[in-house]
Amino acid sequence: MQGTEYGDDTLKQAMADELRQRLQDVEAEGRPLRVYCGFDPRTSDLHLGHTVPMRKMRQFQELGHDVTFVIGRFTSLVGDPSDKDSVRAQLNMEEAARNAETYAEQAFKLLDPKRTHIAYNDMWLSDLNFQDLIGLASNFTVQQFLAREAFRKRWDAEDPIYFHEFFYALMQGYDAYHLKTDVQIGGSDQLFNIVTAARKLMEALGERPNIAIIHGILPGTDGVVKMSKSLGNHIPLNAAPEDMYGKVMSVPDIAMSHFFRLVTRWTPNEIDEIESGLASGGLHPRDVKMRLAREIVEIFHGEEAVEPAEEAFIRVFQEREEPEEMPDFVLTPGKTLVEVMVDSGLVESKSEARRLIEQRGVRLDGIIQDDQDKILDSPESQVLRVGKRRFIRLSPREWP
RNA sequence: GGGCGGUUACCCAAGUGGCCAAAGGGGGCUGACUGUAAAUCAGCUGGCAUUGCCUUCGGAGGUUCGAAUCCUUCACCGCCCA
Repeated sequence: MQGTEYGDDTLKQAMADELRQRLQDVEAEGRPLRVYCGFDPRTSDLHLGHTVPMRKMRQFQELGHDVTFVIGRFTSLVGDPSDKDSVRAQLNMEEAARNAETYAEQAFKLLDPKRTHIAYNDMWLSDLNFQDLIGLASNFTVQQFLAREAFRKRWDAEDPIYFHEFFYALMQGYDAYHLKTDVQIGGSDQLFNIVTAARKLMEALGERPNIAIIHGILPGTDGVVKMSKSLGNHIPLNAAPEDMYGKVMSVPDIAMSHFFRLVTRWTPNEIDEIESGLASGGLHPRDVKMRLAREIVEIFHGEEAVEPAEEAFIRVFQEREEPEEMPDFVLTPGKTLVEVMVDSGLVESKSEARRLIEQRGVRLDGIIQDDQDKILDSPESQVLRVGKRRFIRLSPREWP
């Protein structure tokens, strides 16, 4: 139960007890635990936040249990309202299916492909009819839903709450029932979906309720809000090593400990040691964060990717030098600095380009530019830099 | 179905005839500083043009010299009543 976060000791104890009992029971039956977690393909990318339950799944896998990675092709149509403060746009089946295409592949960065079942919940959810739905819904009261914080806030703010949003929890609960799971993993925002909806539904339908393993929520690169692609604070699993390293470095110091606990392979002892080092000033936060960035890059890209990623970071952000690689842009003769910035896609409009020049954020071969209308006609290749991290290599039309 | 209130820029939110490209906050961007792309502080944040013009305040019409602000109508949302 290490690294879990129930927010309620009674519940935690109950779950621990049930898990212990269930382990004995399945052993007697001569089968492994059936463990599951669902992932909705709301977008095409899995990110670090998704890996938190995946790590738990991996641990169960290593203990020989049966792990199912459910791709919520059906649930994603509605979208989980749990942590949202407004209705979510509905996806259509095509979008969900497209997003789901590489989900399993991305998941195998962490899960053992040979020991993972992949299941799509439209396989069973799309078969339910209206009568089934009535049966499921009759297990719950409206008050139970309205008591949830996300809905409560919207109710109090007189914001719309749509009827279909209530179905999400029922669908997730039905997944657990259909799969006859013993253990369901989810973040603390899933407490209602798992503990209230899934367990109750399973019981009502004649199954033993599954045990909830609830983990903490990983914040995004802003350090505050839950990591999510729609908020733009995510670190995608398929981010290039240097990018992943840099994104980890941009996490505020105060949020680092969440990352230690939720995404690294470090033991509780190691983490304690690091944290006391930080608290006493014995360890430098930057060095610790670099260690964290190395660890994360190594997990997803392998050991050999770590050094180059770190070097690129040091070069560009600590030593303020140019990166080794940057996009090329071929100059058209007679264009001004502002025009080149727009044409090359470095900025979106001429106004923005002018603003940046006025703010002394534009450099050509390291020299701050102040003439917006300067004609760029150097016969040599030059590096145009905007702000700290936008670089482009300008080359003359005829490349020798 | 009826009554009332609402729809403003990326998000939240002021503005109720000209001084509004539109307060404030968030976010984003730039700079300074630094211990990092952390923290802090400052500036910028519709577009084109170098001092003027164009587009924007749910949609469409209208009133007016002039509207985000008034009127009509349509759409959507909330509250109350049925």
